[in-house]
Amino acid sequence: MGRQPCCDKVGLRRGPWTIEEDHKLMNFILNNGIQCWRTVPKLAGLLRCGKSCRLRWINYLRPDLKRGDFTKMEEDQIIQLHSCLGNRWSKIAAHFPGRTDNEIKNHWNTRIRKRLKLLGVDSMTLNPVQQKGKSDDNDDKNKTSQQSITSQRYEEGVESKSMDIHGTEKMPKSEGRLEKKNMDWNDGTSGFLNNYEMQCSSQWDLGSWTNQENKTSSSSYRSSSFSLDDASNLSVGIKDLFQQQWVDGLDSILSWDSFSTLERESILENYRQ
DNA sequence: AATCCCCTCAACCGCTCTCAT
DNA sequence: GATGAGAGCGGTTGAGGGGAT
Repeated sequence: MGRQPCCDKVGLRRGPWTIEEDHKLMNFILNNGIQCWRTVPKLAGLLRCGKSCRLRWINYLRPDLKRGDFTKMEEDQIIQLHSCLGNRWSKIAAHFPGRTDNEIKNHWNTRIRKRLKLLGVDSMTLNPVQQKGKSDDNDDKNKTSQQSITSQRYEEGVESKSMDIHGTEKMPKSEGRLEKKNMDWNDGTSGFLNNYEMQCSSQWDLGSWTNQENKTSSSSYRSSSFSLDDASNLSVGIKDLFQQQWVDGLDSILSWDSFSTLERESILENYRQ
């Protein structure tokens, strides 16, 4: 006996959204705002459930979304925040205007985590992985030897020696694509890792965050704490950068291509008010 | 050129949280 | 305080794309 489904699923559309659906949802929200997601599809004339509409808006249609690859600075910050907040993606995303929790989560799972693993660094603690075969990642079947190599590299001094920016020559051919990709994703993390402890201890207020943030956190997160406000001030000028990116990002949202210039201006005007 | 394999990311599912009653 | 509804969150999935063979 679970709870009732969020909506009557009979006759509702699923899967990828069409441009027409995007138009309907966007127009509706920008004209009417969001009161209750449950009623949105009905009022907007969509055969979707409210949750689906919400997700589509938050992750794709919101005008202030920033698109494009994560910068090294962003990746560093994600790693920092993740080491303190864990998988609380919405909290992490709150520090990245224009980025969604889903986007950050995907980026973490598909790239950052793999890279840390390749570096021989535990993604949760950011400590070097000490033992072979201790990986909890079941889908990485052939990484044990790789990991021991990279772990050793880490201990020897990742920056100076082993993390060849174009490192493909060093990788066994059989590991081709994955390794090439990962190695191309170069010094952002390792630069951070070198300075991690210093940054962590000097920039974050380890006392103030615990009270407000650990209500539902797991024990491993309770032990590490910092001020979220402080964290958002990690880099001077980062806010300005984000604001600029917000403006730049408006034109890069895929679905906006299907709106006329006039429509866009009108929509943006509404949204800013 | 065909096939395989891996990667990415949009979208879904189920659970928890929050708030109103 | 108990309950229920809606919102939000995080884990997971699977379609599609692209590189490797």
